[in-house]
Amino acid sequence: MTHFGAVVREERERLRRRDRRFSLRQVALRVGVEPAYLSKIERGRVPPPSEAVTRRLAQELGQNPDVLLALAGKVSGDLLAIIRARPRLFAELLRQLEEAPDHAVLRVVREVRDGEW
Amino acid sequence: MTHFGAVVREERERLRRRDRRFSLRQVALRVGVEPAYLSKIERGRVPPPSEAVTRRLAQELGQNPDVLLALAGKVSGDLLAIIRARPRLFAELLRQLEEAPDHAVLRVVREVRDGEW
DNA sequence: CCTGCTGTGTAGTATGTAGGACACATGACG
DNA sequence: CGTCATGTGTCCTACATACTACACAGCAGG
Repeated sequence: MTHFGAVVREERERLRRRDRRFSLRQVALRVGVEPAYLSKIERGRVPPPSEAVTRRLAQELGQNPDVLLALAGKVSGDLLAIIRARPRLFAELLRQLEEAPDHAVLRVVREVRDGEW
Repeated sequence: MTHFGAVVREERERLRRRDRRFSLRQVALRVGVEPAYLSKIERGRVPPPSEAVTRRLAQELGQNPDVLLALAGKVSGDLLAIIRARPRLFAELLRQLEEAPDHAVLRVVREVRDGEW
């Protein structure tokens, strides 16, 4: 299990090879945290940051926010709100889909998107 | 918006009319918290309790845990784990279903349950 | 009446969350 | 070769979370 910080570091250093502006300090500045803090995050010396910081980090590094949040052990706040609005419904749905293969879930997504209701 | 504590109190007092063992103190004892704490919870003087306590409360009061957790502003940990396992997939699904009517979602649940994959 | 249960007020605690401030050694490079 | 940017170590803080402990007034029944 490769952890949150490792992914951030890896991705940041990958970008840095192409662009000097992806030093730890400069990314930290743009993301709005102290360099020392980002350093600790990347080396896993502190738990992953808040959802807000994680989102800005994902944006900065061109990563999918939901994926990065998942690595941070979190779930996007807007998804939580969707579930809380109809807890029984979505609880059953998710538990039902837990072991379904990706393609089956994707088919459901497409069906719904194509307005079959 | 009727809050968490109000629902708990209402439900507990409803049960108590039939059964003396549903006094605040006795429920608190069975749930494993201090009576003073449950009292404050029911009157909304403190934020809703942890997921664990909420679950035991739901069990004790014959309520749906997911619903009570939603009232507590939380989402069941097992659902979070399901999402974190495949964040992109379930993020898209949930956002897609946000505005779908209940019956449409239920149809999806049934389809999957009946093993159409 | 007095024993015992009822709910509640006040105070305090432990742990987690989410970082900031500052100093420092190292290496790049102009 | 001196300056500047780089990453990192240490210390500290503010706030939220999730409760416990203890005391106390009210009333209910035997």
